[in-house]
Amino acid sequence: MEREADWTERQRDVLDAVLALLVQSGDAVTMTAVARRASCSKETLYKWFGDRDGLLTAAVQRQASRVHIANAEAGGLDASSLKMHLTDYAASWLRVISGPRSVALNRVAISHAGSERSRLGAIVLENGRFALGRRMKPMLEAGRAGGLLSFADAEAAFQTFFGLVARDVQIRLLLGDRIDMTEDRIARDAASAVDQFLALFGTASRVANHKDQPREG
Amino acid sequence: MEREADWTERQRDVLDAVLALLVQSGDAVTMTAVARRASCSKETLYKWFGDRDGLLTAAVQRQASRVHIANAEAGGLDASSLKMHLTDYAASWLRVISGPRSVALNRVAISHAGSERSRLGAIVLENGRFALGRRMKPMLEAGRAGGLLSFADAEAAFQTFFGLVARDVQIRLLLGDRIDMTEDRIARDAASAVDQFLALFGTASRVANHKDQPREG
DNA sequence: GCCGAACCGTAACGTACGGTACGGCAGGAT
DNA sequence: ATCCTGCCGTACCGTACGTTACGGTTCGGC
Repeated sequence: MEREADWTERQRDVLDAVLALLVQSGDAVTMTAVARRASCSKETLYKWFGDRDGLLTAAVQRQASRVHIANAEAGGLDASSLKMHLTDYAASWLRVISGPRSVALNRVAISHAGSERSRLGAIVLENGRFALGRRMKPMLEAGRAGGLLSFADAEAAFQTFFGLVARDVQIRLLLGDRIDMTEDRIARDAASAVDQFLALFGTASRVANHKDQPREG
Repeated sequence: MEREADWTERQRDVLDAVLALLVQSGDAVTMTAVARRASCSKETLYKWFGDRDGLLTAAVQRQASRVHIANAEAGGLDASSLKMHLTDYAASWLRVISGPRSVALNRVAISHAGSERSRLGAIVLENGRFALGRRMKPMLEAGRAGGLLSFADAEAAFQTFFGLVARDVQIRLLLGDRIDMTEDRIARDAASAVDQFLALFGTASRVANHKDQPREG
């Protein structure tokens, strides 16, 4: 197993072929199919990636390196820009988890999560849910420092945000339920999740169409 | 494939062996291993369940028939009993999704969700997430009729409840993250999820201290 | 022009597993 | 006692796939 994601152009093409097959055929991606699709020999696959697990791991890392979650500088700290940034995070995350590549990747990582040998689950988790948490926490804490948010534990607040955004969408998609996550629906879901999050953790008393919001120091 | 879950005692034992192997070995449950574990012949397996997919499907249905989510009559409609029932639902659901059988079942269903042939995903979804929704909606609507809750769409309200309860727990468990969902943590998570749900959809303005929840494991 | 390295295409090997066939045994019915 | 049914245990078959091996081709360096 080579180091990180410093693959050559050609190797990256091969990994993209793996991802394409993963989306198309699920876990039935065989070494022969990859070799044919990528127009390379199986010998090269083994030389480059060691074995099938190494190939899948590299493909997962390649996709993870491409998933770019909205990154907002904690610059503007007024209420409206905070809300905007939160909405960006929410929409970005919904776009990621509803994309066919993400669904396929999570499926293969989950199906390999049982055996101790495979690190696919940890990689997906690290570059997905935990990366999002790392990026959001500073913003949440800046919001708290600026008096816009109120919470005791940033991790817990983030988990609530996560739940409000993801709801049942990801598990339904993973289990094969057909959900059409249009860009329109993503925008609406993100907006309402942020409204609910601010209703729970915001300190300002404005709040949108949700009648009642808890206030308490 | 026989009809529903009218298996004999012996057949149910076989399905339990499948579930045990599923928990223990992930998707690596082979027909030979099932036969050995259940002390039956492969020929019998094929006669009873048709093929491997039929066996897995039957095992999933067997487990589904055992999972029973807290069922509350919409009798008492005062605020405290509504809250209690919601907490029961939340805790029950957390218990289900964090159980090793549920994790193993969801894993195999998800890993088979790619191919059009398998109905495992639909079965798990139908007996899990959708069953919970069906049981909760009448209670939510009774709460609204009684003036305790306020929402426009019961389905959307349920999805929010679902998100507040599940948060990132299920996806992390599915991806192999070690989380120790003790009965204590289940109770605390359920209580805080219900607090947040009532803060968003409740009509009474009291609301407890929802400020913090437990952190991750 | 020659050499070696890298790589392609394909054939071959070993194995694991789904599915089938068969012999044997227990027990109930006749 | 005999037969039939249902099942166990096991050997067996075909295939798919991971992995390896090998001949042929391209290409950069000398």
